[in-house]
Amino acid sequence: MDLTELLMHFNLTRQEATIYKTLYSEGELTGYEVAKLTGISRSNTYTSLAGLVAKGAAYVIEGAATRYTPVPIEEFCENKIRQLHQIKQDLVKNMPVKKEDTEGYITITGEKNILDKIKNMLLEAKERVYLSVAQNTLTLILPELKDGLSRDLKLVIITNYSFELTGATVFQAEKPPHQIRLIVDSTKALTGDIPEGENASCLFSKNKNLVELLKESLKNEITLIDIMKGK
Amino acid sequence: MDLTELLMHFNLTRQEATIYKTLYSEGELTGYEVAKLTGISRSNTYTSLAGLVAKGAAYVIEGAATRYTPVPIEEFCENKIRQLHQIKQDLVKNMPVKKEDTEGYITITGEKNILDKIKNMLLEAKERVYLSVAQNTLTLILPELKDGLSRDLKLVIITNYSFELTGATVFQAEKPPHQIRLIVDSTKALTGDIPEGENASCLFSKNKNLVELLKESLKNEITLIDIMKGK
DNA sequence: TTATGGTATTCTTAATTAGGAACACTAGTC
DNA sequence: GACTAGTGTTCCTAATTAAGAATACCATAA
Repeated sequence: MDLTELLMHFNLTRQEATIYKTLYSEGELTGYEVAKLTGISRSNTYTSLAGLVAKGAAYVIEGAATRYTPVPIEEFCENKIRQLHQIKQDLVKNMPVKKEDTEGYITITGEKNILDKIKNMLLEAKERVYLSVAQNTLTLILPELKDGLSRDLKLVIITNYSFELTGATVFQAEKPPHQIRLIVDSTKALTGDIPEGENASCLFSKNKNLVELLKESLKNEITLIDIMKGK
Repeated sequence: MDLTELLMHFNLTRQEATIYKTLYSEGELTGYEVAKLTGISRSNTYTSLAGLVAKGAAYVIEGAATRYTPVPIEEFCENKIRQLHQIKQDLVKNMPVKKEDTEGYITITGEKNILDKIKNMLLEAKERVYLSVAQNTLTLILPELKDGLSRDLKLVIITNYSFELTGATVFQAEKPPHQIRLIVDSTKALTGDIPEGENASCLFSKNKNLVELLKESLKNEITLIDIMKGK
């Protein structure tokens, strides 16, 4: 993803993002100079510069000719993130009470959504985590796993490569490349496949039967690993 | 600002936000039920539900009829904020080197943009902060001031009401209600007016002359306060 | 037949972008 | 001083894209 697309995630239009980049690398500029450098029509350039100022991405330097200077990228991003934190608090406080979950079976699609769910399950874990997953996926959730260990979670991992994580119990076994199975606090289960891209699909549930099924499956897998090691 | 507007800050369209709220208070629903409850056309309801799923705000429960359930608001917001943090890191790493600032005089307009700048100046302060400001504005930046004190910043404040902040030196004097003057590390200065709304306008600069001018002004003000107290 | 469930299509409105014209000011040239 | 070109800004029109409204069609179950 290129810089323009990344900037657009911070609520800038494509032209605003383009102009922001130009201000960044060229320094203070008049609207006329910006239009020449970017090829954007002068009319739209002035509109977008006003938008950048209103959105906190640029400042005005008043003079014979008005010049614009970019807000440092760290500041601009942090300002937006700080605002979202504040909005999040307002939302959490004011949203209606969530209707209680049933013990249904929830389909989660898309690698990003699945990883988000896994990370949240790990961050909310209180006592125990059983995880069977391929190494490539394991690296993506390492920070959350470490966070869990620092909270004295019991953490059991089965993965396909030799892997060390102080405080965790790690077993090595052949894994299909994209498969994942996760149990948290014996109450939540997630199982499925995370190939790269939008084909990823997992099942998540708090259903007792599914949780028990997955626990048995993981325990048996661990037992088989021990037997094959001649213990 | 109502919940729908707040949710829209997390990249949901107005209809997606409305549907998310309905899922939240009513629980798992089919697209047909959502359309009836919200009054949104069925066609757009299905489009928006797909959008919610793609954006990580809802999950699918597969069955004879497809049902949708909302992602908890904490999770949804945190996922989005986490993503923006990641994007911020990519941006900071890949943006071109910022063209060096000149010592110009930068106009910052809008209460929100000014408070953002003040907060960032406080967060980046290394040694000393001199601040002359009315009480109402002071409360808005209190967390950043406390953060500064926890980093052993020297903090001197002039404000219009009796105000206590352990570790800071506080002077009391009459202040125009919206005026602010701030000096950070003897290198950055900000001065101006923050009435509520878009009329707010401040001047920020790293220009040595302006910094010195403001320092002298604040020192004189402190001296006058001491004299009036009969010290 | 009616209600529920889902998809495709068309139309309208709002937002974004493209482009031209008009006006003002400055500097250089004759 | 008059003229021209470049710089700087605003107003206006038009095209394209995104969001939302409405309708039609199909399938299933009661």
